[in-house]
Amino acid sequence: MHNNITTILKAIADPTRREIFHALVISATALPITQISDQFEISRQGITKHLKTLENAGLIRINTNGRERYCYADTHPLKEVNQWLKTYEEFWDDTLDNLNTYLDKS
Amino acid sequence: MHNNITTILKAIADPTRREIFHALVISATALPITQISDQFEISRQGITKHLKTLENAGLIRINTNGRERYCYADTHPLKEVNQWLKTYEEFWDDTLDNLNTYLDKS
DNA sequence: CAAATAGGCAACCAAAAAGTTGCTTATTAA
DNA sequence: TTAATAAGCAACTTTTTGGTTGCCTATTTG
Repeated sequence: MHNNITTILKAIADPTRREIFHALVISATALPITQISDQFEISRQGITKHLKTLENAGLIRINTNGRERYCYADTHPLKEVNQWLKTYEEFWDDTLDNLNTYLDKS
Repeated sequence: MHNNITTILKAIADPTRREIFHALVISATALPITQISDQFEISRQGITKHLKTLENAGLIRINTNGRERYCYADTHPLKEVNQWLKTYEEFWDDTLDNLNTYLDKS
């Protein structure tokens, strides 16, 4: 589990992984892999790879129970993304002003 | 300029691109491409490719002036990322609780 | 116990991404 | 007006990514 910002961003940059993550977040219970892959068109192995990427980013945890592996979301790593975003938050409302200032000057 | 969430996330998922973006945000003035690429080890062409990716995500704008092309950051697309994040904000503080609930049950 | 189920592992494939080099063109400066 | 500078374009290479298939193992269940 790296948990660095690049790993997290790369994990959520893929739409399928965001879908998987979302499904796990809104699901009240943890879900075994097959039950997750049933919701998607791609193969179980494809889903497993995505799950591994998400797990590596710390966005999901997997708990083995017998022959089943239950997955559940962990939203904590998103805090790191939020922190990164916050650095630029102050610019959100005035970037365009700066832009105009620049255009006026040129 | 797509400006959809996947395009934006993929753009910021690369550490070099985040560095370029950061350099442009904190720079008071717009910077021509050569001046940007001077700050990095990779070739100017490599930088140009990254700039194109950032521009495509709407994170930078490029203004041609004579033989120079001035780049400046636009943080607005980050709002979209922030909105995506917000969906999960409510879970940030209690994901671990849910996790524990699950573990207790099993 | 036999059959079904859940999932892992590994090899493979195609497309995309990250980067390079070489060459060309336009603009500016000496 | 020649030389230098800024940058684009295109071709190419390597690595990563997203996905597949086939087969094997472990755990359940009838």
